[in-house]
Amino acid sequence: MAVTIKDVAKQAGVSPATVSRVIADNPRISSKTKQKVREVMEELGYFPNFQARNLVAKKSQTLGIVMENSATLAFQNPFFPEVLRGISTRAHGSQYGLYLSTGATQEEIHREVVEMAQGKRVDGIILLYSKIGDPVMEYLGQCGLPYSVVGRPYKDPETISYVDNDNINNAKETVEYLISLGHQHIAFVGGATDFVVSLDRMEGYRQALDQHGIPFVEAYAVNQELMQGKEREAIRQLMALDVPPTAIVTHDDMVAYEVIGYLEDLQIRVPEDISIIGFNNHAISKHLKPPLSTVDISIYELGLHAAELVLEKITDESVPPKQVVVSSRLIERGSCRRL
Amino acid sequence: MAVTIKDVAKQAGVSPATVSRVIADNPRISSKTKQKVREVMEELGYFPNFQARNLVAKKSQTLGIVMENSATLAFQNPFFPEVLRGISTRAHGSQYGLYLSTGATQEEIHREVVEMAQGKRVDGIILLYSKIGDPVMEYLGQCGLPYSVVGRPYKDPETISYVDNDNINNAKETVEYLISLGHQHIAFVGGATDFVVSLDRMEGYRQALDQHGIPFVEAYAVNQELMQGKEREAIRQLMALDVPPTAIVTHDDMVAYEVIGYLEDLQIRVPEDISIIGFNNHAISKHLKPPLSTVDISIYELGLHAAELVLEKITDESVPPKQVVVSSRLIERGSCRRL
DNA sequence: CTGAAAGCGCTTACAG
DNA sequence: CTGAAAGCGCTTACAG
Repeated sequence: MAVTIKDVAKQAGVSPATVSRVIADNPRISSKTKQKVREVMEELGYFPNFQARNLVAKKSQTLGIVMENSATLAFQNPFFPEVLRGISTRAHGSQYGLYLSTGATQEEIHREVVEMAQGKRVDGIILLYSKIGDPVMEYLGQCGLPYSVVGRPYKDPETISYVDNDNINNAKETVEYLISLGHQHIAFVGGATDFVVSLDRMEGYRQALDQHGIPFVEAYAVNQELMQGKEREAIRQLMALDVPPTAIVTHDDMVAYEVIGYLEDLQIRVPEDISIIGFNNHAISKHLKPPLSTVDISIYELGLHAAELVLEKITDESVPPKQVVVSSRLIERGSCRRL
Repeated sequence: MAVTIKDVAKQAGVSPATVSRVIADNPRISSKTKQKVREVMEELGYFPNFQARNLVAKKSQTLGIVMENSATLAFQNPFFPEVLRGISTRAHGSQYGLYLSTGATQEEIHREVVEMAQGKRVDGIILLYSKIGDPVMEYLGQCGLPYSVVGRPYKDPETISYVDNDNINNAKETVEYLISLGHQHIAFVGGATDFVVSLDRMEGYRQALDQHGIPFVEAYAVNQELMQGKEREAIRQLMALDVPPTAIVTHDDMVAYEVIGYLEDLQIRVPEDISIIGFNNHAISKHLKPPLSTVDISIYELGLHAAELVLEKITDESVPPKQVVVSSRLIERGSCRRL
């Protein structure tokens, strides 16, 4: 049996209430008593029971982290550990623990979130993705638990605390960079279209083309749904067009690596024959051959702010929702060339 | 205020005890009562409070995950998300939640682990690394909380439940593979020497050399301490030796990428001029140019078994410690050539 | 088959 | 400055 507050009280010759106050460092307890009690706590190896403490305090000192768990998606990508590192740092600074969702399907995740919230397992939730028509986001909006989102919510973003990059502008600048290198035939390989970030980057791609009078070519805009898992074939088709692109923007470095591999197999060289640019600046990208040009989106900062936002809400329910935009920057390396 | 068991009891015209029994699906409650109570629970939107339930049950249905948090190390590496995916899957299957350590230093982590354990925040702990002289491992050994380790413990491994690859043999086979390709001058770039996995792989390297009558060359064996963060310089020196190696085994694919980059800068080509082989088979390795030969260590399985092992201990304290060896296999790709 | 009571380990008004 | 008491939301022998 673990030692409880009662054991300490008895041993120190005080009441349990007093021990509790010593733990809380209540100023109304004499320093003499405090010292005595602390000695006994040390002696007996006392540690407060979180379950009990949290039950009466009606809080858990824990943040729930909810991620898309479709295995490949969330876990293969270095985004997850890096954003977690940011969250972890901020949470740890405020003595908050981290509780992870483990569900594999949307239904499971949804149920877990409801349990976390209703079961008072967590004081707030960080949603690590933003997709269209997401029941989890829907639920969070209603249930009243503090939460924040990494990524702009599709619905009513102004009512929600979230952190994001300016994805539209990022994509736009990326395309403009390629245009400035003399490219006119620029393809875009995007992600799943129910993710807001995918929409935004596609939007930026179109805006850049528009503003530079370059016609939008349907066949140049590829996304995950269109590829249906046949990425290799998609790239082959793209390059077999009458006017194949001279540059490709991909929505993630991982995808860029893949695409480069497929191009290689087609005897198309990067950057000699085609320019490639990625997103997210993974740790390995600079070591690639050629080093991959990419957009650094400050993933760590995204995590930091996401945690900051929930924590703010937890501390004061009444603070208005806040939106944080984290800066990004284009990193020129060796995968793009001037035409 | 959230709805409690009392609200349900009142509304259903039964006692709180009965409601509790309905939640537990106690067979001694009539199905009529059960149905009535369940209807009311539904109607009022009742959810059990975990804090309360766990307080009396003296369990938390939660597994603590402890990782090295030295930022770069744990988080940059795809190992972490993948092992977490394995753990997550198994834990979720048994309705266990995951609680993450967030400490940045060894002291912080140690304190967190003590709090998790003593504060009854978790029912068991999974230690994601094994290093020499680790106070965390020391503590876990004493405190009596069920735990498992990913990686062979340095001290008293037979008394501890852990999962690991046969790292000695893996490294040995890797070197033998290179020998079979005609290499005699084989270097080894290892990790931090306080990690058991590093020791094991180095040991396997030496064994292979020994058994094939190849002398061990001090300068060929590089590790993280020797490099002191000057990886580039270390590689330069390695290749500037009177007899430079014709092949390098690196202890991780990430390191392999880096090394390849440095070699590239020295105008040394892979695999034409030198063969490289990695460890851990990251998702990107197959897309590299050249595709990286590596050892797949089944990271997901490591996670799965680690979770299985703690869960077993939690269910039955008396089961003897168990050791699981997860298989690995050498994946030949394009980064090694026959001499 | 169901309820009253005690208790899990803590906190916090309320008194003094 | 400190204690007795009530209570957080649940579970579980003990009765009946």
